[in-house]
Amino acid sequence: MTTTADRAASPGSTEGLRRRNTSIVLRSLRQLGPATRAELAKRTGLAKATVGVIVAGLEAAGAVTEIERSGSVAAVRGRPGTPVSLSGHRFLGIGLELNVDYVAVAVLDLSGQTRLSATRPVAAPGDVTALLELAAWARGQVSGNGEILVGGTVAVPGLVRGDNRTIDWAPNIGLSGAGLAEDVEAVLGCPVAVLNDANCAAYAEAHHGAATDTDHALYLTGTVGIGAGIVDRGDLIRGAVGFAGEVGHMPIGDSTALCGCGRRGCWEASIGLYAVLAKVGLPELSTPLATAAAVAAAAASDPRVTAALEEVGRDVGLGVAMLTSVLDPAVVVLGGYFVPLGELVLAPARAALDARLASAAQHRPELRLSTLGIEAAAMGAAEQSFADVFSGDLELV
Amino acid sequence: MTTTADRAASPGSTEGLRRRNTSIVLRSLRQLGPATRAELAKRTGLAKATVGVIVAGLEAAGAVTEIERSGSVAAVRGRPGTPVSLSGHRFLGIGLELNVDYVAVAVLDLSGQTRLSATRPVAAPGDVTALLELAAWARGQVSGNGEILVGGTVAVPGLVRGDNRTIDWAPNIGLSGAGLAEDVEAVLGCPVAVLNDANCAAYAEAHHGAATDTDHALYLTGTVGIGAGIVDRGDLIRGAVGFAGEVGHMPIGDSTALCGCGRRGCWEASIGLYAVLAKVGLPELSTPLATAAAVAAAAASDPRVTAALEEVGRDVGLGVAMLTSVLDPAVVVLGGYFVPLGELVLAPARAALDARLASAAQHRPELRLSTLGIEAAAMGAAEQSFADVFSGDLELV
DNA sequence: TGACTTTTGTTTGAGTCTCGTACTTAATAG
DNA sequence: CTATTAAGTACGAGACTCAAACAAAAGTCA
Repeated sequence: MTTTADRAASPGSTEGLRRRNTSIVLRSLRQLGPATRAELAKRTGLAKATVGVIVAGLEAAGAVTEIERSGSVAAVRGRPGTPVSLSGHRFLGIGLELNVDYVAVAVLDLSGQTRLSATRPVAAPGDVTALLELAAWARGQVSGNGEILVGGTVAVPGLVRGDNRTIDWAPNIGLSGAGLAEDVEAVLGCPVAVLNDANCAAYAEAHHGAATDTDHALYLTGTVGIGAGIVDRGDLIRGAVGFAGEVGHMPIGDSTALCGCGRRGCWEASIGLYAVLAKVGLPELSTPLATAAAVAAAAASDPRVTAALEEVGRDVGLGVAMLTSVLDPAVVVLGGYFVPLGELVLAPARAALDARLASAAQHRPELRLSTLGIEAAAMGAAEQSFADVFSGDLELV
Repeated sequence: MTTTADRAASPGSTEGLRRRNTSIVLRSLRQLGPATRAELAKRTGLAKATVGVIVAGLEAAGAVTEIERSGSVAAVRGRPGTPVSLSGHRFLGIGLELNVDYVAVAVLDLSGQTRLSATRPVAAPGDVTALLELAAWARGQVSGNGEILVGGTVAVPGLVRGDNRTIDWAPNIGLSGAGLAEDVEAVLGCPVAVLNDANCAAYAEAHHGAATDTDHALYLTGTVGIGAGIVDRGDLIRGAVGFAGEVGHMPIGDSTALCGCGRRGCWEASIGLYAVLAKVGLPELSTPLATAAAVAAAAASDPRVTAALEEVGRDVGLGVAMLTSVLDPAVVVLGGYFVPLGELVLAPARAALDARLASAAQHRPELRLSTLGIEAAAMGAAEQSFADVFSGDLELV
């Protein structure tokens, strides 16, 4: 418990108090939508006058703008308020993903709108040059007149330390250390963090995707490997070093299945893409999503494929049951190659989950498919770039 | 993400700012020990004058007192400061545990000292009357002149909702609802929370026991059932409903072992007390700890017992490996009946954990035994009672 | 012994911030 | 056209932090 006092970090001065109150207003606008100053005062518990001052400051900074009253005539008596809304015209957060077979970028504005989103296949795994080019291109696209990049985040498939910078282990892209963050910083000209891709995707689903209705979500990404991102109380759970969510090598499923890591019985040896392909006897295509789509298509005509996917779904459900016991999420989102497979995997997974949790009074999470697709990680990374803004640690201009 | 804005809870006024800064000073005193005002200013980053005001307020409330300079003559130049220390004479937190075969109480003062600690065996499982008597007795013992109970917490073996009040499922003690909290409140005359016992014990180990040197700990309690408490960034992870850490029924270990819940393959069917007794062929004694001590004694002469415990240890290690993959704790503490078994289980568990985590770059947690014994849960409950004080949500007088 | 240095803790005045109240503004109801 | 209602602003009071000045209590050194 050595660091708690430090981390609780000095609000300190009265200026810190204003920053904090400002962030409360910002969060309210982001999560509950536009509102008049009076409504904001009720929502946040701040005094009407205080909200007025804060909104004025935000408006001067270009973070919010007044908007017209929503079309319908105000049937209420009294002076109608003028709603303010987060402005998307000035502050941007950029998210990048460096993956094995593609690089991706997403740019979000302060209001949460996607300003730009692109994916490019790459030839060599972990093509940093392609990522930097994409970053430079995206920066050029969005920074026309007066736009400000508040931060950037790079999602990578690998173990990233809690400093949000140091890559410890990322064999798929062959990178380590803090070099990537520095390189991207040089291109973007704003602070850049590096995060695990499953964590980013989880964050994206919690803010923009299939789990926006809860504070406690678990995201499961599936390609060749299996990774998880844990959102608890709206925040990512990172663990002591930053490696939480590395669920691919948990001993679940077929205990004899040989994993790429050399051991047997790893979860991803039962539910990873290669395990599925081996079971159904189909070849790998150019991308995991294309491959999974082909498998799904084959299932329509071949009951053996359906049966194999049922087996996979059962092992998915088993693992989700385990994770549910530990973490008690309200929603579990399946992403990656699971999305094209859809109910083919989801239905048996639900059944297995239900069976495993049946007798205990254990709370049952909802199992859903990712709605964000391949750009989930980049979008979550972009959203993460605003984390300091909405927490009050970073002031807008 | 609906509740984030609400939970980030209004610091609001300048008075809230002072409360927050006061709590920073309190935490610094609690975690880093007594200090002069000047040292506190350096530790907290607050101005010297501010610390002076805050300390004066705390002193007036009876929360801190000036103490003599530590014996050694100050070899430094300049005016020596007078250190202040948390005062144990006024504010108390009380922790209770209602378990199957015993009830326990622990009273902590603000400085973290144990003022009272007692355990009483009970005849009937979940003897609320015995708990209330113990609570009344403890209250009488400690509340002599001017002592103030800031809060009470009851640890129970069962599923407790995130409201820290409602028991959802606690078959061992046959209770449900919020009645227990109300009953204890009536006896103690202060706000009372109810929490899961493993969570309380985990909190205790993180603050006073085997894991005080880290912010990320996992506690495993073993009696007949197996439960876990998760401490991340110094706080308990509760999950969406409050049921996180219910690891007893994860499918780990012998997949054929029949569990008390009716299913097969549950972890506690492999490493729970009854599983051990079945393996070693020894009878259950009056309490889990006595039983485990007898097993440990038998292991000294009977190699078959040792072998059986090695098997248990291996399954413990396997489960810890799984939890480590998910949560990445820095320290894993084994409590309950594992303590008497000591290295007999710990050594093979370490070996299995190492083997399971070997190839990945995964961070390896330290495996330790609980140092707090049977009163861990009660002590953690007492410590929890101070949570609002140290978070700044509750002001001392 | 006595002036000097060094560090602690308090005092003081300035600067911010939130808040409640009063006031202005802009709409509807009759 | 007047009364009513609610939104937004202006203003002064109150609370708090902070830097700088100051007083107090030690050691250091001539």
